[in-house]
Amino acid sequence: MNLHNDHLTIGEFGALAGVGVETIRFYQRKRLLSEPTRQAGSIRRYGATDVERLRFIKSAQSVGFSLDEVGELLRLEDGAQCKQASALAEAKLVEIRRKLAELARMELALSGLVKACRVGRGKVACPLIASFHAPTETNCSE
Amino acid sequence: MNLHNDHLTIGEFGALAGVGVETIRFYQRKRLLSEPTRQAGSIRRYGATDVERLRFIKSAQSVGFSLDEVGELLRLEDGAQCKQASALAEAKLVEIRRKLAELARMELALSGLVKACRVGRGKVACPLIASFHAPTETNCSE
DNA sequence: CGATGCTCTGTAGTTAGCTACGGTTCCAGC
DNA sequence: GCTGGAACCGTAGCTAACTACAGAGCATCG
Ligand SMILES: [Zn+2]
Ligand SMILES: [Zn+2]
Ligand SMILES: [Zn+2]
Ligand SMILES: [Zn+2]
Repeated sequence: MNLHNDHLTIGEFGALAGVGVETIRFYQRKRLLSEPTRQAGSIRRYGATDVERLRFIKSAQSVGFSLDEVGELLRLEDGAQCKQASALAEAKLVEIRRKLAELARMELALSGLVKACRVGRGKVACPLIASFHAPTETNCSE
Repeated sequence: MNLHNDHLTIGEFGALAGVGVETIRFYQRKRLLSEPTRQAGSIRRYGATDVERLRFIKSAQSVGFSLDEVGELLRLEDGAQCKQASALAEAKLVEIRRKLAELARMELALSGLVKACRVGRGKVACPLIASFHAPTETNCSE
């Protein structure tokens, strides 16, 4: 089998980029990857540009972009639209920071409760459970 | 209408806890809330203990527990099982911290890319797009 | 008593990102 | 040329937490 540049089967293609066959087909349905035309009752073959495109997708996805957003970024693929691209990225940053703050809030509340449990071990009630019984406190920051 | 202690309709109940009617019915199907027996071809009525239980659910949910996990916590409602409860909470903390680290990684990578865009404005290509073209760097920490 | 609006019930749809399956066609090795 | 494993194709299922809807019954106001 020739793995070295072109005419990869879908399986080889996926293996090369670390995704399953079904994922590739799913991305094709979402129009993130194109389906190469197949020659006269044959099988589709993939090449280096497909691999690069899939790597682009996975790379953008790894910094938090959704597949729909990756689609938008792919339309800016030529690199000439820095403004649009960084606008997308800045919006994503805002979203990520919001999620970070939310998780930090949870971490703070929950670690406090766990600590209370350790300290209060032996007392009648579990402070953790008790805090959920009590009128809202940990989850109300306004 | 009597909002002051008992015989609330499902709508009043939901409003009091800040959730919609459909959410209550959904929680009932998930067995997180019980359905009060209804008197002879009438409507269900809800009271203070239902409100408190729903608040428990929302409170636990707000620190990151899934509804299934909230179900487990509800089974420890009497507060006598501090050990089980805090084990659940510690596992959740680990999960939250993993998500925090992942988001922090994204934030770092993405803010770097946005900064590169600002600096490189005017150059030929968008560094953000270019980084997704390039062989994996931002998303590979091993 | 009638109109309006809430409740009840079951079922189905939503979002995101896959994942699986069943039946067919294709291809590579022996 | 045959056989076992891919690829192809359409469709359906998965998770989580709702959300929506249709068609019925019930409640409240006037
Ligand atoms: Zn840029
Ligand atoms: Zn309680
Ligand atoms: Zn405890
Ligand atoms: Zn590219």
